[in-house]
Amino acid sequence: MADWVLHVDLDQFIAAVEVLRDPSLRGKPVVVGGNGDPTERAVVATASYEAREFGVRSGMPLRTAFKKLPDAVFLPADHALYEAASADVMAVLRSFPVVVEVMGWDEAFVGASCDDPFELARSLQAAVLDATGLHCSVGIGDNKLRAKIATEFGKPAGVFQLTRENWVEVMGHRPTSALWGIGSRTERKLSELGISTVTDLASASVDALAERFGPRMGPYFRSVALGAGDTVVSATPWVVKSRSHEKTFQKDLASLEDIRREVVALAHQVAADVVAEGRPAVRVGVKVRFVPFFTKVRAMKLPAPTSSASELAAAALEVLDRFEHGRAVRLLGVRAEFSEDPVEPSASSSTY
DNA sequence: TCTGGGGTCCTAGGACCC
DNA sequence: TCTGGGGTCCTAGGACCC
Repeated sequence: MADWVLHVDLDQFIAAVEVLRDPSLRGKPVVVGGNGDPTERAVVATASYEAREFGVRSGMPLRTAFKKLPDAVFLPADHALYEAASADVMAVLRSFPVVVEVMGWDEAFVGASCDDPFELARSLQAAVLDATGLHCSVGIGDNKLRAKIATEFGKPAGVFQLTRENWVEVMGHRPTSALWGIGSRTERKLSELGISTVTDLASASVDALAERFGPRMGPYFRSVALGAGDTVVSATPWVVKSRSHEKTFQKDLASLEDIRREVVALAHQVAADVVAEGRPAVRVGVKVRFVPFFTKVRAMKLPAPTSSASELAAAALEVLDRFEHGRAVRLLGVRAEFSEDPVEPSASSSTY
């Protein structure tokens, strides 16, 4: 028996759930996002594989997707439906003798001791498909990082194993952005240091990386290139650290009166979440995206923790006053942060 | 037909205190 | 009059992920 980390990732989750609800959508290009109106200011949450063939990608403005694919089916995002489907999938995973760590609507780490992780992966896929009608891909790794990256090579509906044995062979020649935690910004900064591939990064000087990226991130990037990662899968529910709401306006807000009114409305939404959470907020932040498209964030520690909607709204308005106003506003956001819970030291380990 | 929404973590600098 | 460091709190900004 050996310990394995599996990463289970539902294939085109949101689009697949929409097809389950309306089987007539099967085989059609489906684009989910915003209110389902492709003329609105919103972006694609998920595109079905059929839509992706036409270049539609998540994060793309709906208007752009519509331009590429006017015949696609455009649907509004239905969070409650996706949450219910997600809960069904997680329940199936938990029915196995494994530890399940939920990472989002459509993915989870599974910790297991077994002789044949492929057999387990196939069993998980079959059980999820049987119970929910949803396909998933599974990555098998000797830690979370490798399992997570492996999943991408298993898509769609497949299984791929990535361990220290094949890490260099599979990953060494790839760009640094193929790594989990390294995005396009960091990839560009690394390339300025002459670091292009995973192998380049794995053999880079820790001191040079620390100087460029800071004492934690620099060494962290190098460890990721070596394939190092957490091996502990934990079923402990995540304790949320903040709650926020933001809204992009279909028409820019020009008057401070309108802006203040919307901030109060958002603060009330956030307050409802804070009350539901059962812990008071200790800090309030406001986000403003001005025209044409630049974003500023301001925040302040509250004089005392509170869950009161009127106090949170008053604080949000106070923070709002600290911005330089004058430009029209296309987005507003309000965030409440909870106090740091005392965290008990947890055993964790790392495998290269 | 430009560019969502909800999160987390890290970094750096200034204020403040001893 | 001029000279310290270290530690913590707070805030703004950047980056990443789903």
